[in-house]
Amino acid sequence: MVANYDEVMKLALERGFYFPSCEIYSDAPAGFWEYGPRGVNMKNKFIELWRRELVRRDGMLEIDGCQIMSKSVFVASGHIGNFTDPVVKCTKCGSSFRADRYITEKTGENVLERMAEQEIKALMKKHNLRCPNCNGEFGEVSKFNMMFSVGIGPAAEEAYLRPETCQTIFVDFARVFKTMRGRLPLGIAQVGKSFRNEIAPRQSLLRLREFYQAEIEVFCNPDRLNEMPEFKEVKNTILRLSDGSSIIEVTAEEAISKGLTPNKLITYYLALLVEFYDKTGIDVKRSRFRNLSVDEKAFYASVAFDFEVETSIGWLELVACNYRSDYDLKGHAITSKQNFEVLDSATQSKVLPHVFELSMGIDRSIYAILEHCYYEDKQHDDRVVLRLKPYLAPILVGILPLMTKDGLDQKARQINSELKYDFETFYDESGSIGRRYRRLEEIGTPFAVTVDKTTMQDDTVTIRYRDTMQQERINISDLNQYLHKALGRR
RNA sequence: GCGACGGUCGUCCAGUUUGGUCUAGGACAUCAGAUUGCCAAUCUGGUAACCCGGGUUCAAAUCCCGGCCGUCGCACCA
Repeated sequence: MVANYDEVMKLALERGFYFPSCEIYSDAPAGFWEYGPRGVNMKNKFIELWRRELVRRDGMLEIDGCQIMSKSVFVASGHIGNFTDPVVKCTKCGSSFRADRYITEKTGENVLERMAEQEIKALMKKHNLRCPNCNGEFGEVSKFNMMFSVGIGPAAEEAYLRPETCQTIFVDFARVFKTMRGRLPLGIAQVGKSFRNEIAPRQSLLRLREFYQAEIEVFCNPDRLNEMPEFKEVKNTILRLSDGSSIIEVTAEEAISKGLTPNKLITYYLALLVEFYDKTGIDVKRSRFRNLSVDEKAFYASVAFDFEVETSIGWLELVACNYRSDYDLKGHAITSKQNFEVLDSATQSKVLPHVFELSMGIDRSIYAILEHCYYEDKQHDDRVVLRLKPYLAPILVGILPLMTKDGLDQKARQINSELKYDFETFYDESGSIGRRYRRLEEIGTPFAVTVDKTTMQDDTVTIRYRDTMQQERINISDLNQYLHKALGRR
C-alpha cells in the first residue's frame, strides 16, 4: 500500500501537521506554509535526529546565523550575478521564456551566463526570434532574481534574505575555525530558514518560498580527500547510485574502487546520509544518489549528487550534495579582503579549504517521511496508521483510562503527570477506547497506556503497540524506563 | 509567468444548468450528555461554510468583471 499525496495532505490538514499560511486572508501568497502542533513536534524531533546522527556522530560544530545578510555576501557568493534568469515575455500572448535557453535551442548559439540584457535582446533580434506559441513579438529581456531583498534602517540599505543557509557558515568560517580550535576536515552545521522567490511554488511543503534547511559544510584539504580514518565505519554501507535511469547498488568501498564516487571523503558523507535517512523511517530502498550532469549542477558545484526519494509524485530531491571546491571561501576572501587560509596540522601547510556540502531540505524530508510511513491497515477496517519511528512521533504515548469511573481517570491523570516532563504524552478520556486508539495511531503515536480495573488493584497498566495492536501488562513504575528504551536512549 | 479546469462547515461532497422556502443539506470528523466498558458501537443534542472585491437585479452560493488560492500541463527550480 503506497500512500499518495492527497492522503498525506488530508491527514496534515485534519490533524494539525501543516496548513497554508495566512489562510484567513484572501491575499495570502502561495508558497508559505505553517507547521501545526503535530508538525512542529515532528520537525523538532527530525532535527534532533539529524544532530545525533550527523552533527554529533561526526563531531561537527553547529552555528545559528542571521537570515538577513548584507549585499556583499551575495556579491561574493555569486548570487547577485548568477541567481538570476534572463526572461523574455511575448507582447502578444504573455507567455514567458528563458531567453538564454530559447536562443540556444533555436540557433545553437551559445549564450553566456553573464551576458547583459541588451546583448541578449540584440541576439534575439539578429535571429528574428518570435513567440513559438503565437508568433508574437518578444518584449524587453528582464532578469529575475530569486532573492528577496529587504531595506535595512531608515535609509533602506540594500540587504537580502539568505537563499541558502550555508553562506553564514562561509562568512563565519575563520572565526569558528580559530575559536573552536578546528582541524581539517571540519564539518560546520546549521539549521534555519532560507528564502527564495520561486516563480511557481507548488505542492505544499515541496516547493516553498520560505523553507527550512539543515546544512553541513565540510571544510577539507583538497590534497587529502582520501585520508579518512572514519571511512571504515561505513565501508559496507549500501549506496544506490544512479545516472537518472538505472540504479546500481554498491557498498561504499566498492563505489570508490569502481570510480563511481570520486574519493573517500565524499563517499563517507554520502554513506552517513543514507544511514541517517534509514533511521528516519524513509525506505532507503526507494532512494538514490543521482549524479548530476554538467548542465544540471548549481553554478558553484564541481561534483554533485542529489539524494532523491521515490514518492507518489515521482522522485523527490531531499539533499543536494555538492563539492563546492574553494568557490565560496575564495569569493568571500576576495570580496572581504580577509584571509581564509588555515594551517592544516597534518601537513603543516597553509591551505584554502575546499568544501563538500550536504544541503538538506527539512520540509521535503518531513513530507517524504509522512508518505513513506503512511499505512492503511486492510486487516482492521482500513485503520490509518502512521508508522513513525518512536523518536520522530509527535506524541510518544497516549494515556487512557478505560472509563471515567471508579477513579480510573484520576489514576490515568496521575500517570500522565509523572511522564509528561520526560516524554510527549497525551491524556484522552473522551469516547470509546477503540476510537481513542485510532486517533492516536493516525498521528503516529507508537504506544498507548490504558488504565483499567486491574490497575487499581496492582498498579499495572496495559501498553499497546500501534503497529501490531498487541498489548502487554507492565508495572507503572517500569513505564519511564520502558519508554526511554523505546526511544533508543540509554 | 502562460494556458485549461476548479474554490461551499475541520475533511469530502450535494445545491449553480434554469437567480426566488438556501433561514445553505448530507457523510465523516469534532464537542456535550446518556449508555457501554479493550479496538472508529448506539442514542440525543450542539458547534461549524458559500475565497475576496466590485457589478447586474426587487432578489446572487448561483449570472458578469477583477483579484487571490489550488490542481494539471508548459516554463522555472540555487
